[in-house]
Amino acid sequence: MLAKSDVTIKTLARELGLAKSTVSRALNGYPDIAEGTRERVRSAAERRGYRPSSTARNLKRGRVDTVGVVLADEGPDIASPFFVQFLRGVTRTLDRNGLDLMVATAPGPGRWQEIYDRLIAARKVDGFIVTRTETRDPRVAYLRRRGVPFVTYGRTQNPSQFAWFDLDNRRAFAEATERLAAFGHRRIGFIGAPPTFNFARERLNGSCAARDALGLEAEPALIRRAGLHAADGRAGAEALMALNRPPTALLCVRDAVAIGAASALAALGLRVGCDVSVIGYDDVPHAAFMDPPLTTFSQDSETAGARVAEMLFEIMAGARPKDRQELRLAKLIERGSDGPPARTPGALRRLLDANDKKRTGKPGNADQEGAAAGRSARGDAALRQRRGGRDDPLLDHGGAA
Amino acid sequence: MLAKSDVTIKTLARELGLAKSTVSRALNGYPDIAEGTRERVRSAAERRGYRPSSTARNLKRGRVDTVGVVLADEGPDIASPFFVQFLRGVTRTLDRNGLDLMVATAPGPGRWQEIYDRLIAARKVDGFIVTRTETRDPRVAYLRRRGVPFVTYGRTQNPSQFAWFDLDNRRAFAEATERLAAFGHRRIGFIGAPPTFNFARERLNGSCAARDALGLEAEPALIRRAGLHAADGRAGAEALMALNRPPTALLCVRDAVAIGAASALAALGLRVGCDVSVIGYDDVPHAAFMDPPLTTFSQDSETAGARVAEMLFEIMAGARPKDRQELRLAKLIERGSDGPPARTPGALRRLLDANDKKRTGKPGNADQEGAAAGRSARGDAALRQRRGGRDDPLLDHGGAA
DNA sequence: AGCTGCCCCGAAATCGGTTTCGGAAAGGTT
DNA sequence: AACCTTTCCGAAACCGATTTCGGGGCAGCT
Repeated sequence: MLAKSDVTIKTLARELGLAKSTVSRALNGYPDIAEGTRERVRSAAERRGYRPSSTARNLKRGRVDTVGVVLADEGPDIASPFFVQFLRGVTRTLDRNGLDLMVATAPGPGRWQEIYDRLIAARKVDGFIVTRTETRDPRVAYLRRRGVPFVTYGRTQNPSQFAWFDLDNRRAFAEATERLAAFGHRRIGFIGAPPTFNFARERLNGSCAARDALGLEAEPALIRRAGLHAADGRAGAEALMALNRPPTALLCVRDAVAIGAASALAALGLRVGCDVSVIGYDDVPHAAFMDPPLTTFSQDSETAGARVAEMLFEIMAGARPKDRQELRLAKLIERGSDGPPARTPGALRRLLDANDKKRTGKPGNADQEGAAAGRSARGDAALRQRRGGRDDPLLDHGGAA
Repeated sequence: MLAKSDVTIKTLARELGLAKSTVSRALNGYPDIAEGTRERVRSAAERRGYRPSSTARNLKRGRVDTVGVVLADEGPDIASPFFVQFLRGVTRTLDRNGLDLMVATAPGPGRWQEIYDRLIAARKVDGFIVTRTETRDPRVAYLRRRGVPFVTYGRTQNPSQFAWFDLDNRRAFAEATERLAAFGHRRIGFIGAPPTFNFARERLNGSCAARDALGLEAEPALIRRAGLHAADGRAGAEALMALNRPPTALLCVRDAVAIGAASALAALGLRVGCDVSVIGYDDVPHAAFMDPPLTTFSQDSETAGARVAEMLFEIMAGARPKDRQELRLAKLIERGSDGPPARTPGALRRLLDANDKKRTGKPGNADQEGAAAGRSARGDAALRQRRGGRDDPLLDHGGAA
């Protein structure tokens, strides 16, 4: 398609009256080429726009100067919000080191190995970046067995034998817990702890560790194992608020979950950051524009990608994987969704009951407010109705229809 | 790294007592190989896990079975939310056709051409997918000039001569405008019309066309040219609400902008979907969990990616680019952020003034509520304070501290 | 027996580079 | 003048496939 008409080393050599090998060495900085010749070759190459075919070069060299990342075949957007930034960081620093990135997708759930096999056997890549590690990630064992260089973004349960870059999720959630405790919270709920992903497990562990160290209330019911999406956050918050003694603060495994939790709290007539504190993780673009803006943790995905790429490059250049392990801290972004608890769990319970009575007692609004998740439209329509119906002195609604 | 120890066609041929060429032809389905031989070769290859080196094959074939996409060097997240899904669609269908995807990033603003040059000259890719087209996109001219196959995701101003896949942004925003008009809105604001990106231009044009066709109020001040981020939406909404006759509905170029606009409206004491309608575009995950949930348009990025990949494959197989142009409709997701106007623009103005007086009149809260964007933390802290201070009969705050 | 034609398969060229090896030319030493 | 070093470059092998070309063997026909 592109190949035939282009300028190759052979044509270039012929034009210069030199041998292919001379041209090659001149361009590649071998010392046994006279400076004059080298310059002549260089300028001719420049003029003709010659660039060696990476295909041919790779064939001889036995590597392809390409690393791969294979996307999981998953639902909508587990990895979405920052993956592009991550990729940008990766590609940018790979580029600086003369490498390229190949992206592939597993053909189906659990079928990642087919892609790895193909990419490796066809020598399409020299190494891999593995994202979203699971607690016990089979990809790590696989890649070690095959002897392919790789770096993971995120650790596994037992990360001592390979290269990884990770954020200290444990520390972050310990910090969040300490922060809430300093505000005076004694009873903290946790939403979203799917043990599959290691980052989620670490966040839960970090929170629990700090909780115990601080002597906060520990109770299995306060940990709401759920998924990673807003609907899970909503369901989780509803369940926690249905507790006899509801928590006064909610730690959410990530912002998406916090968003769902916040919407559930609002629907229950609770003010986030006042009646109930909420803390998330990710700092999605939306977080700053919530009402109140969400307190959360921010991680720089682009530099993460850059570091991962750099580590992989070093490993491909001979560094020992065990020597390339890096842990970073996420930055707490203090905003308005957390603060001192306005009331005790008991008082919170009474407030919830009062709100509930008010709601169900309202004529023309027999909505049972089912706890099911994912029926946002219906649920929030009801909420909107309620808001419109309440008497708010600040929000004075003129007269018009 | 991987190459030497692996099984090549030569070792396989030797083991079988055949010539390289025989093995090659047997595996590639040439008719001049006895069925017995073919089967013998096939099973040996299977057993040894032989897969031809794509590098070597590519060298001979003159193509690399890889397509490229180069990310723009841009700020945080213009393309973020759905890019991963798009990539998934692309890679999945490329894979089905035996192709792979290479991702690169421009090394700096406006420096996209360097990457294209490199990828083409080094024969790293056979074609390109171009995303986020601009109104007059230089990449299109470049790629046509170089004769490289490509498909764009999104059109340009003059899209007749190349292959593209696009959503009918014009139609979507016409539809949104008609919907608002049917609700009774006569005065509609538009936020976020950077003319750089073609999709933004189309959305504005679609809205204006429908507006004129319906005889709605047309006034330059109602069109708020702004960026694509939440902060732009907030600033835009503030500016529009400061108008003498503010619009009763806001059309936002995408959800991020709508989110900012909604937060601005809330800060002004307005109820979204009641006092002012808001419509976005994208259906970001968060949209359904806003209060009220955002009416918006949804597009399936994964199938978009799949279609783009398929079109590119066909073009590389010989199809004429002009025969591969495809327009899809985005789907309206009706939620709670729009509805009949509660009042006329004049009444809205009075409400705003009343709210403003109430706010500034409040003792101990001399906050001037500057209209500057990007100071979310401060602005919303003030808002939170206000909310905490108001007397709300529904939100009965028990007694505890 | 000799010729033709078909079936299979091997030899070798090829893709576009890199790298090894060796040799010619130039310069320096005794 | 003979010899030894350097310096610089050309020839050729090589990477691992694909593809062209041609030839050996065998059956069938005259």
